[in-house]
Amino acid sequence: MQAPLKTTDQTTLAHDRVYRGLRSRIMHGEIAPGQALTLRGIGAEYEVSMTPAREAVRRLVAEGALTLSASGRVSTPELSTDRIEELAALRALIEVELASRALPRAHMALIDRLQAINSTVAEAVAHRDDVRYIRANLDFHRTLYLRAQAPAMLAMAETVWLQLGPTMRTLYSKLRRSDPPQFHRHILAALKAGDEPGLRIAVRTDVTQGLRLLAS
Amino acid sequence: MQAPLKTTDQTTLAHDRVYRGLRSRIMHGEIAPGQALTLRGIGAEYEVSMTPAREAVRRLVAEGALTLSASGRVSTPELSTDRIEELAALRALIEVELASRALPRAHMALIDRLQAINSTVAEAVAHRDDVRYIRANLDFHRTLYLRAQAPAMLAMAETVWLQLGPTMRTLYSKLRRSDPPQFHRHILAALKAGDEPGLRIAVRTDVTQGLRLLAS
DNA sequence: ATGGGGTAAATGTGATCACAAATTGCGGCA
DNA sequence: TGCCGCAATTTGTGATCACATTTACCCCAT
Repeated sequence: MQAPLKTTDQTTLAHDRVYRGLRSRIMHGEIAPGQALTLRGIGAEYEVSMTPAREAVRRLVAEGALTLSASGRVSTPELSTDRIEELAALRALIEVELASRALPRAHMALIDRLQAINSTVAEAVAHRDDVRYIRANLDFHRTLYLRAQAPAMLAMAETVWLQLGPTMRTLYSKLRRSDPPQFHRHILAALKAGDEPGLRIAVRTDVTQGLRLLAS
Repeated sequence: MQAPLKTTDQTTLAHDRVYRGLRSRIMHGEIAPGQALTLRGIGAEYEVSMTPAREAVRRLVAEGALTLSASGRVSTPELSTDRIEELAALRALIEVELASRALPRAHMALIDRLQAINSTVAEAVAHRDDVRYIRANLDFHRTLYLRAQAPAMLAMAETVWLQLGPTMRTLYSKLRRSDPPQFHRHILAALKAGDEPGLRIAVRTDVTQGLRLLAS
């Protein structure tokens, strides 16, 4: 457990492991909104000292995945309704653009892959597995957007996903989804048809569907 | 110079001071693209140890204001043409939306303030003061967008500004601007007229004007 | 003069520690 | 029984250190 014997392994920098671990858990809704975290707790969990834990947290705070209280306490954000709507609007803005850019580059192989992911989504819905649903759903979107060749835009979209992560889980499990990936099928149909206006509408609808839950 | 005597002043946390200082310098183009920084150097400059310097850098890296080499070296990013175009497209997307949301809330007092800022912009152009120009220009946009009441969107826009900061300075000083704030006047005119389509076009044009420099 | 190799300096990473502030929990008082 | 205040614990912050790696520099051989 002594300090300076850990070889500086290029591929598995401690703070990066912690960052990726926490990021994945937050983005996929494995941590509830308002959940408090501590640097020492994170360090213990990942078997590192406070230093890498602090750097990972700092990075996630910068991305809006975590919030700091006035006294520096760390927790997942509890989003207001206004904030949720704003983030959904951002998703719509950015993801419609990404989908539009991906459209001319979307060949059959991509559509096949999207359909495969989509069956995973349906499976997760059937099994009432929220985390798996969120993971597969985001995987669907990311796979499409990667074709847009727009890394900065994709990074922004993922940052929004990250901010919504804890809340999404709560929202989804509040209203039991009976909805199979209906909107995803609209997206796939528009992709196959090369229908850009239809694709924009389909993506916008899919991305803002969660807002309908807020009306209740 | 000893360590644990610095009182933990709530308002001026060391890592936050360093962060804000670096952020401002980067966003306004005071640091050239590709400029290398060191943790010890930053620490010395702000009279703090490596720890707060590291946290500030980590945060800025997360926002895309700084990039890390494979060996962990820190420098301002050197953006490719593709990346510049992508970030300009993001500016257009987000800022058009922000302007559109600000429009119904834009009263005369705001327009007066924007006009005052605009004269600062003109002054900076006349004095060939690039940094002051960038600062006043972004101030113009931020003042307008604050009326949109959309903090998450504004944060995203500012993150894009941050990523473009060092490059903007280089771009602007490469081609001497003779252009007074012409596009800004279009924005103001649309605001006064309550002309939303015109405002969208004016903002989009203003934001992507820098792309014209890339054609050379 | 130029290119290469080897040593010295510089640099990022992670652990540990001291400290101050905040939070928690317990006990006493009303 | 409920509430307030004080003490113990928890927690974040910043400094310092050891170490591995990368980078820079200089000298020598060709």
